[in-house]
Amino acid sequence: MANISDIIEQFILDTMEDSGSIEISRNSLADYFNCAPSQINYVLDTRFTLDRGFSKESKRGGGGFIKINRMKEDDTTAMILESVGEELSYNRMMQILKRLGQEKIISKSEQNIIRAALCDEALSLPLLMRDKMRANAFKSVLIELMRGDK
Amino acid sequence: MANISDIIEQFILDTMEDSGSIEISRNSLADYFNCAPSQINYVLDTRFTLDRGFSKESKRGGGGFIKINRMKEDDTTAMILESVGEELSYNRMMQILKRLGQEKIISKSEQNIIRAALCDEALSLPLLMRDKMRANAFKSVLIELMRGDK
DNA sequence: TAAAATTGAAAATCAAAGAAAGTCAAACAA
DNA sequence: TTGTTTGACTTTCTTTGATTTTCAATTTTA
Repeated sequence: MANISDIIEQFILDTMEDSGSIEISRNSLADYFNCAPSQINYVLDTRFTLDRGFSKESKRGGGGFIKINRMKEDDTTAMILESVGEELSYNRMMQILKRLGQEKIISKSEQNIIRAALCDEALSLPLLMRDKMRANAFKSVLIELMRGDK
Repeated sequence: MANISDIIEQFILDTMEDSGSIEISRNSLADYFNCAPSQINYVLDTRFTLDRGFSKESKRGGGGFIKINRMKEDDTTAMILESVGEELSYNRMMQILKRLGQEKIISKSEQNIIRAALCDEALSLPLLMRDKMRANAFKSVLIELMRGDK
């Protein structure tokens, strides 16, 4: 447990604890821990994944950054995320959306937008890939909906 | 947000907020922000684009100027739908989302949801396919928006 | 005096340099 | 073997500066 990756992971978790999101500079962080910048990517790729309830944004170039968002850590959200799994059919997605609507987590128009973005026609792919893609994208949406900072 | 380009962008947006347009002297502005004049062009070219709903005029020589206009939003959504081609990069999508937000066609949280659904992380595909897929899905969202606020 | 050339004041362009994050594969460790 | 660390290389975004183009005002010239 004494490897750098775990330490960096913990550091990030600690830092974002209350705010639910964090914006870092990859290079500074690498500097701080005296490691290769790509080490940060490794940590992000292996620990801060959609499956674990994290989403990321980043920008390169001058003024660049990496931003990590975390889902709220309550059981319901975790369960919903977990229930999505590796593949997600259109119908299952609609069920989940309905439930999110009932629980007032999303509005009607937000439901419609998500449906429009991730319906079968929108994701023009062979079926098996499509459900995988939808699972992934939907997780990203879930994390956005249940961001720790709201 | 520590880079000059973003700061200049915000300055211009603030200044033109009420009137919907602004006339500046490129050199004075560059002076004010202590940057190269061409930096102003960079900001204009990357931020005050057609996608974001701005048009520009300018004149060189003595008494020269640059004028930026926020375009009148008249069936914006339909126009954007036309302009999205076969491929749509993440960045261009963000430009469009920003504009849809500015014109109050979608809320901030709707912007975030769409971004989450169609960001690079969500659409885990090879780059070319990804932009194709995004174009498709985004158009589906635009159509939904047109239906929604008719 | 009217057209033509000159000058100086802008803005536009373009390419190079700089800044930051991403990728990938090889080496290393458990 | 699996997971971690490192570094070389790539891509993206920003900043800077040299050069070019355009315009208005002024000065020459016919």
